[in-house]
Amino acid sequence: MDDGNRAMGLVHLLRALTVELDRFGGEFAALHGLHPTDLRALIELLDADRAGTAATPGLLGGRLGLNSAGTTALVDRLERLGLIRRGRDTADRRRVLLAVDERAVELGRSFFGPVIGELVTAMAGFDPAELDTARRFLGAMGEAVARARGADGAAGAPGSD
Amino acid sequence: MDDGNRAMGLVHLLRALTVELDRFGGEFAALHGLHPTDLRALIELLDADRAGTAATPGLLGGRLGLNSAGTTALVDRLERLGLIRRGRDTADRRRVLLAVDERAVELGRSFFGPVIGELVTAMAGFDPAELDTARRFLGAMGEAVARARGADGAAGAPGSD
DNA sequence: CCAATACTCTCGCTGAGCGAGATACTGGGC
DNA sequence: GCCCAGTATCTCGCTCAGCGAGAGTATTGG
Repeated sequence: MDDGNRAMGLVHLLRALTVELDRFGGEFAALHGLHPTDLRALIELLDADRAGTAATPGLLGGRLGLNSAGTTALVDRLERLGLIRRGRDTADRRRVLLAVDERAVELGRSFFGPVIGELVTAMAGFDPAELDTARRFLGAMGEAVARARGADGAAGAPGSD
Repeated sequence: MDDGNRAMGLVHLLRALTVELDRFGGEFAALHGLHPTDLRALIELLDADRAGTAATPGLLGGRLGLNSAGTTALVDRLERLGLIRRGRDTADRRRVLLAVDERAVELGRSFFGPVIGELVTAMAGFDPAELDTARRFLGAMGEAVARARGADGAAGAPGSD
């Protein structure tokens, strides 16, 4: 159980980090008059934009787990805020393409900028081998959570509480 | 900028992990008919319980960023679900003490159990020195985010996008 | 040209959370 | 003992995010 304690400390650190990041997002959202969902949507849209994928309401709604009505309302909000712009797809005119406005990019930068800056600064205190270990570790944790997402409801935790 | 790229990969891993954990929480909450806020409240209450602190509605609301009306509604929900129980403080009878029910503890265990199990299993693939590095890394990241939370709105991100 | 299909939007509703004010209790001053 | 300020919780009326159902509009196949 020595290993167990060692592990639990890490688990709690992980949770604390997640909570901290969530709060950061929430505060930022509130500061700019938007909701957590709006921020998540913005992140998805910026990701899609960077990846060169044409974002549509349907795609966005699917990513966020919203139904069509909620998605429309979300897109309305973002458009009203001047963060995105609706435009018909010329190839398939049933579709609406969501184009992120420059303002959204700036907002994203002002959101991620400070955290990323701090994170990168903090990372400077680790040598390449350590960063590589951290990378493997984070990857492994991500996979572990993804695995747990599949098998839910069933208990089976050997690591106690 | 080689260091920058190295760092950005880690930042994205971190974000992916956070998103994954958020989704896990959301799915678990939906599965049990409660809202993300309810789950956060439960976590706070279980933490307080473990720390031996007497939780009150006011304290809980403060931790979650809710006002008194929302807090009352939240406590009502949790009480209706049989997760917590209200009880007057005998010393100061203005106060209401929130006692977590056994059912809540079980729910918490069934929430954290699977993830923790997977995480601990995944951690077994790392030797003690590596876990120590991971611990230092997570700690540093947590501090970095906390630092960024303070200085908000001001841009100043040297680490590009 | 018509039917089937895909994508988005509109309508009516439920419910979380907010602001303001009511209510209950404590401790200090008279 | 009684009134008053301060603190903790709850009630009321409201706003708005998101859901379910269904309508509107464009593409594809026959």
